[in-house]
Amino acid sequence: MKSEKISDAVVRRLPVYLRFLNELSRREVPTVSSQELGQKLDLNPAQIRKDLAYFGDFGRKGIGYDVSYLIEKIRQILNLDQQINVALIGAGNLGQALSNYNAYLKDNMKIVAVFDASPEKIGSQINNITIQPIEVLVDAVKGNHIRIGIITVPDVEAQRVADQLVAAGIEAILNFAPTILKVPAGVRVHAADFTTDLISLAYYLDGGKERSEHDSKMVD
Amino acid sequence: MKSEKISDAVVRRLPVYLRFLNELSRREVPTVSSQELGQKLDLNPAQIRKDLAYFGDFGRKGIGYDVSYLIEKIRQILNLDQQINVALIGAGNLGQALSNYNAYLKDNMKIVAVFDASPEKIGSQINNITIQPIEVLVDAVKGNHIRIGIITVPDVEAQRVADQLVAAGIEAILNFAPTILKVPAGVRVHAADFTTDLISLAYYLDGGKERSEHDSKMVD
DNA sequence: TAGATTGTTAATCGATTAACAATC
DNA sequence: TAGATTGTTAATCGATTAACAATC
Repeated sequence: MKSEKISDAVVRRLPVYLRFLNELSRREVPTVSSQELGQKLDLNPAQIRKDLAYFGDFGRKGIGYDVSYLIEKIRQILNLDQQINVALIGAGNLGQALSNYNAYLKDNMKIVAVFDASPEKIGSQINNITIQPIEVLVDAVKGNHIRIGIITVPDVEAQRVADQLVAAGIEAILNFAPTILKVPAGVRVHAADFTTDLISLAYYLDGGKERSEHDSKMVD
Repeated sequence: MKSEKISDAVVRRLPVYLRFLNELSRREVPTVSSQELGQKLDLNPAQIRKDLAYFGDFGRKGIGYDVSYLIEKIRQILNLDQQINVALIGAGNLGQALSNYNAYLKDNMKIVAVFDASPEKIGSQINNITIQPIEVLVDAVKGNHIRIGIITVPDVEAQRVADQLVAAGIEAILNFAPTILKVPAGVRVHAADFTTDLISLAYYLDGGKERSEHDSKMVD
């Protein structure tokens, strides 16, 4: 256990660990070693041990990590031991898809409010939540202890929505718009724009790019 | 211009540059400096210059970068100067949302085939593309010069779909399922699972989390 | 005990940033 | 020319990996 500050790279691996641990738990596997974790998650075992050791001594030498205990600890670290209210802004295709994922997020995160700008959507329901006009966003966020905002509005509106979220005291934003949001220090923004991921994939296509040999041996 | 191998971090910034350059182009801005770029994109100007210099001498000392020229060059680097056919596997909410984004991707990437496992979806259309059964995936990918696959099937099916894509000779995969896919070297996989991004945001919520102090003296 | 595996330090590797000569 | 800005080297910073004593 140290008390350095934790890098974002480390934090982003925690949900990955948690996900796999949950699977082990379902399968009633009692313990797991950093080696097994590393194998399944394509990570170096030393890195996993180091990541976990930032937060405490969760493992037992010679044994590994108790699955249930580690789940509990990671959930604490990630603040998932309390319900976290989330707002979704933008009820288009993507927004609707995300709000349906809600069910999967049994991680104590819950979309409790949905906002949209277009009058014809307002008042209709997504997943039992009534779509509200963006005009009431600030009050609704303040009034419902909403701490995270998910932005799925079109590009050009994203910054404006972010500004309103910030004005409402939001603590973190997941931004699906392909825009670099400007927010004050203290508000955390994660980019979730998949077009960046998709387009960068194209770089690795073998279109005359000099690249290392790639054999087509299958992994079984 | 060097000829080292380019890191993934660099490659992932290229689409970000491209996006902003396209905006400048729309606004008919003729040139841009690394400093302006850095300001808008929250990046260090030296980093931007270094990134671009891996691929060529695109700038002019004292002037900056010609917007149109740089767009052209980055598009070449990213293989976007040719049409790239993409398959979408999984026509659920998310898949449908993505296929509608198709319009936005005027970057020469096109979803040309959609697959799904559920019989009731097969034959219906998304965005003018008829949904096909997964059984024909391998042949369809081979036959239509499809080079990238986007996986939006449920968790448990993701690896199986990936295996089929690999069997069909896919070159790259964008994976929305929260699973670490095992693929042979030479096939590039980018994770696009937003639950990881969302959950890791929770870490930064301030539940008393300047937490260099967080006692975990646990007696086992 | 013998084997396994952690937690942690040290070594390595890689990525970012600063600095500046070159030059438009 | 004077000011601006690149491309690139060197310095710094940070993250990953190797190694191993501790110990279950």
